[in-house]
Amino acid sequence: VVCWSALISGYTQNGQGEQALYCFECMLREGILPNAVTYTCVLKACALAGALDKGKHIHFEIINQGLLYNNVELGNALVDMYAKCGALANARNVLEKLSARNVITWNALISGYLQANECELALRCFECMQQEGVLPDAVTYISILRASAAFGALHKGIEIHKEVIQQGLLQDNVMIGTALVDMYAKCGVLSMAHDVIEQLPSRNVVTWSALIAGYADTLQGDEALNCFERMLYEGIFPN
RNA sequence: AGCUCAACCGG
Repeated sequence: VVCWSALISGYTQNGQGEQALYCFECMLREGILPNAVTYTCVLKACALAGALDKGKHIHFEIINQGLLYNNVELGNALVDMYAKCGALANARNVLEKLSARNVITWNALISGYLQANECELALRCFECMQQEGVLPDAVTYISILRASAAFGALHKGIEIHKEVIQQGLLQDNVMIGTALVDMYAKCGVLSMAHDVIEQLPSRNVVTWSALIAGYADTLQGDEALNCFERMLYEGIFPN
C-alpha cells in the first residue's frame, strides 16, 4: 500500500490526476486496501481531475471506514476536493463537521470561494477562521489579497498590507509581495503598487508582470514600458 | 507514501 500510494502521490505532484486515479484502480484490482494516506492522495487526484462523483464516493468510503476522525490532512484534502470541484456547499459542510481543522483547511475553502468568484464569502471565511483562533499564514494572505483585488476592497488590501509587514512575511516570500503589487494594481492605485515593488527584497518575472499589466490596464503604456526596461536591467527574463 | 498559495494571454 505504501508503494502504490507513493506512485499515486507522484502523479498528483505532477498534476496528473487522471493517471493517479488509474493507478488507484489498478491497486484496488490487485486487492490492496487503501489507507488514510492513499485516500488523501486520491482526493487530490480527484481535485486535479475535477472528478466530483469519484470524490464523493471516496468521501463515503472514508466515513464508512472511520478514517476521518482527527486526521487533519485527510479532512483538508476532502475540503479541497469539494472546493476545487466547485461544490462549495459540500466543502463548507465538511469543514464545519471536521473534528480537527487548521489554517490549511480554511485556506482550501477560501481558495474555492475565490475560484468561484465568491470574493465576499472568501473575505468572511477570513474573519471566521480568526474568530476560532486560527492564525492566517502566507497562503491565507495571498488569497485574501486576491479577494480584495477582485472585490475592489482596497481598504481590506491595505489592512492586509500592514499585517503582512508586521509579521515580517515580505522578507522571505516573493508571492506575498507579488500579490500585494497585484492588489494595488487591480485597485488602480499604481503609485502604491510601484512603491511596494521598490521595497521588496526580491521580485521575479511574475511580480514585474503584475505591475506592467496594471499600467497597461490603466492606459499608461509609457510606464509599462519603463517597468519592462527596469526588469530587463535587473537581469530578469520575460516569459 | 499524504493536504492549501502569486502575474499576463487564449479557449
